[in-house]
Amino acid sequence: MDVSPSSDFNECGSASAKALAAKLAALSHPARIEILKHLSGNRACCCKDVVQQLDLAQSTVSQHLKVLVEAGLVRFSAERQRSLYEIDREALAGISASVAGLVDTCCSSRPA
Amino acid sequence: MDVSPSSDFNECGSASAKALAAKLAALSHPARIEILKHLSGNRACCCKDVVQQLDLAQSTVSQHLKVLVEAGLVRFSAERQRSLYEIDREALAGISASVAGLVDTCCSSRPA
DNA sequence: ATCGTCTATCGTCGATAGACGATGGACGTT
DNA sequence: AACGTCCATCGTCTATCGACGATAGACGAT
Repeated sequence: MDVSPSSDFNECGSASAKALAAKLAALSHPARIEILKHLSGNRACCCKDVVQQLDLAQSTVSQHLKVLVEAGLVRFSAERQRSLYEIDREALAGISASVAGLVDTCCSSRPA
Repeated sequence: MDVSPSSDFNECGSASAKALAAKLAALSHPARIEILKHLSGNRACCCKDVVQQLDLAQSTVSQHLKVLVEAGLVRFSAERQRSLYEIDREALAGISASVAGLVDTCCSSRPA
């Protein structure tokens, strides 16, 4: 689901605000940012891989991954016994565009 | 506070991750996004103005504004009895750049 | 001086986030 | 079959968020 970069920011759009806020919330945790950076460097990572990188409990990492998946920033695929997580670059780019759109709106609707 | 688009995302960089996460956290609430959009349409707004727009209690709006100010996204200046809040477009642009940098890093460090 | 307005802060409350350990299921290996 | 590995989920705990009403301070107006 794409948040169009510069269309529906015009109206009040509590809906779009909520959608963007939800995605930003998923990004607004240092561990999840680190996870994304780690995922970006590898084709697909299993949970344990991320755990070894982050110095957090496995259950904690699993939850962070779940948050990222539910926000649509990371794709999930179950392999045999492993779970593979892969970064969704398009979704990430969509967020970047949404933020840029918001900033754009805020800068262009300058009053004077 | 620039997060260089492609330098310190290589190392673990928990510091930059925390800084970005903090700013995104300020953005990750629908009411605060709405406040930003409202502020962008006016030169400077007082608290009551935002209250009338948002259908939230005055104390709640005041707290949201405080969050935005502390995150550096909104500038604060005390007038006589009013408090004037003005959007900080540069800071907002900085966040946009940071997010773009993160996404860029995630897309460029593509493995294969 | 008194009243009304605007605002920040305090105190409270419920809900949620974030962390962990423990557990159990699925699967590969021996 | 028995064990080890990987993982998601559950339960728990603490801390924080988000909302509100109430309050008090600052100021203008009367």
